[in-house]
Amino acid sequence: MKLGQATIKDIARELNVSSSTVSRALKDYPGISDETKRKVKELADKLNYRPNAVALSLRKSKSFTIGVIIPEVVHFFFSTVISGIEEVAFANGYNVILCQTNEKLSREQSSIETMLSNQIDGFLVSFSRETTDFTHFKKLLDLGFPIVFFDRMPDLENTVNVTVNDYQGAYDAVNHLVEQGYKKIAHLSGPQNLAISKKRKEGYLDALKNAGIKPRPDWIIECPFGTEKESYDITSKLFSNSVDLPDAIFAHHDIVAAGAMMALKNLGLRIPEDVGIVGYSNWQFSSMIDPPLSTVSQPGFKIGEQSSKLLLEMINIKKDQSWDSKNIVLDTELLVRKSSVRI
Amino acid sequence: MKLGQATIKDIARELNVSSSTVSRALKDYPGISDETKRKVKELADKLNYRPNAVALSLRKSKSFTIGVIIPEVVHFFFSTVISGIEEVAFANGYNVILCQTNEKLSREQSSIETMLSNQIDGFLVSFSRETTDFTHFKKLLDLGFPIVFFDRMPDLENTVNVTVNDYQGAYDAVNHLVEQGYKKIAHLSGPQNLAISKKRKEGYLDALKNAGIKPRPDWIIECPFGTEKESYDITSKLFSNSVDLPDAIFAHHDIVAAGAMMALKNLGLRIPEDVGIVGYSNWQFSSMIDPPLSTVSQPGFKIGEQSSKLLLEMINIKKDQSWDSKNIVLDTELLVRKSSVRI
DNA sequence: TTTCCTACTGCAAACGATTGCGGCGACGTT
DNA sequence: AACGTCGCCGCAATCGTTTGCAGTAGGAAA
Repeated sequence: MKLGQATIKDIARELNVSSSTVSRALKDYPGISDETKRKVKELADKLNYRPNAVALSLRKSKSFTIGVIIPEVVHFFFSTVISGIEEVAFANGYNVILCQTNEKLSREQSSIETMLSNQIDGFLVSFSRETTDFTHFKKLLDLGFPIVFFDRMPDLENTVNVTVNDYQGAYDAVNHLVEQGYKKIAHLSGPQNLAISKKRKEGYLDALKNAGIKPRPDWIIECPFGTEKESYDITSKLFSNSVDLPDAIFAHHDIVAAGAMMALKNLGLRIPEDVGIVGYSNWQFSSMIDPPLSTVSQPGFKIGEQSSKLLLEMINIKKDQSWDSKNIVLDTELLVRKSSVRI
Repeated sequence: MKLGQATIKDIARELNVSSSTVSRALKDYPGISDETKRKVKELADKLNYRPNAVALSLRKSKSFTIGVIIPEVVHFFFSTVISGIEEVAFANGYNVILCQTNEKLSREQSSIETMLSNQIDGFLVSFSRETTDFTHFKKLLDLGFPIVFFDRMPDLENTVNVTVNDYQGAYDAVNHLVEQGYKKIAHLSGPQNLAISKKRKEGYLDALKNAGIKPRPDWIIECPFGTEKESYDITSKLFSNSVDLPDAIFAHHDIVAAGAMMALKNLGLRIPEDVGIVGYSNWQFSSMIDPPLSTVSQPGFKIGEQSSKLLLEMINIKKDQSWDSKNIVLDTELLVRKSSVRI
């Protein structure tokens, strides 16, 4: 009524036929005369008829909508992922409904609830930092509800995940530092309940090991919040010890790296001469800071594309058989900039 | 069926009452015995009953969903806007469905179509760069469909818009440079077919005028692409003249400012001692570069909040009366950092 | 003329929830 | 004993669309 949108009934009334006929005529069903089809289509066109997707959803219990759950839209990485998701979804006639959790578990749960009551066809999720218990996902998965996890992998069996090779990215980054002659490499790590943080740490450790460098536990510092400020403080403290200082930092993401850089500059240390530094994720700003920050680039757009492709496949086979669990791992790329090149 | 979600009918059958009774019991309608209410609620709880939002949408022709149309998610500014929108919408029980146009008009139109057929309650739009003809919006507005335009204002009458005061932001920035003792202020402007670019240039000119400084046309240079590289080249050229050099730059956005800074450093000029610089938009990196860049911050999050607040109001009065056209202009904020402070 | 196709079209139920209206039993009142 | 009232609940329509089944008319075959 609000829009006075024409319905099938309107067309039927006007043409003195039944709604069934109109419905069938519009979809070129056999058993409708060409004459009727023509008239129906003409009128539909004239009235600017547009099928009511809500009624369709109700009828078919399928909404052609997928729900995306991410920690924060404003993270450059996630916005590129969204972009990829949106692209594929749109091309396949699906809508994207979006919820950000702000890294809160409670928000994650309530988002899932409301999306479910909207008869979402499937979920694409990168769960919050607070999420350590996955039963809310497990329940859905057991019912055969399609979910693809991206970027962050849950501690569950038989899930479909799209991630990047965090281990390799970290390994490459640290290895690069080693090749540049840095030997005392510290690691500003992420929260250890996130698999990605763990992987990056492993890559770091293995690269050191491979270079015959023994890791120092006091040079592996967790930055749970991942803010610039936090990293600034931690780095300042780390380098306030005047005896034995690291000569390089591998940060688990670029903001942390940026905070560290500020701290180093503030202490009068030169980058990359005194301290080399590599970040992670290739944020937009990373090439513009001084010196430009070396970083590991994650293919956000591709992650989005891949995830939604997989999800759409899962949605469309759900006759009765289930799908195989899958782990798609996309490659990272090391972008070497000035912050880590001293040779 | 997919989820085996319990419906009102299931509860009714189990309890040997009618669906009407269940519905009313769940909503604490009068005229239902406490006993029945108790039993219904208990069972609903046990079955994990969740109302089917799609059925509700159909019944009430209201979907509690708003559609957001933006050029690109990956622009930091837009992602902050989305964040603000999301926040308000979620708090009011609304969902956000998202479409990006990639600055294409055709995409904008088709997005609107599909969203409409999903019985969207209203639109929040920042239209594409290609959009010069607004009839597709006009049609909806004439039908009384709620639309709020943000950031970009359409050439239509009686619309509700939320924008920022670009003129004032530029004026403040340049005025700040003047107060810091800079007298020879150049402007790296944006493409002059965009309203925002023009406004910023006007603010620049008026601030100069007000300070009694005569603008020099050769110090107002357009950066049509707005890339860092472009700005680097332009700035290098501008400062290669050894006779009469500007002592400050007002850039139409931060990426351009960053490029200029790189060029200045490369020429051995000190910031802010030799050249002061102010950018626009407060990109994420602006506080992290060296020296931290003074900039004009646009309240993206607030824009999002305001826009969706307005939209929700419009959605909820639509009994029959229309709403007033409105132009909310949000203030920018000058963030003074080191790049422009020499006193 | 009767029978049987065939080509069209309509009826009605269904998806899940809401809601105006009416039914029905129990009780109080006169 | 008759009537009114009140508390509790169910019927059925509705939102827009789809779809299995049944119905009708016309022509062709017997």
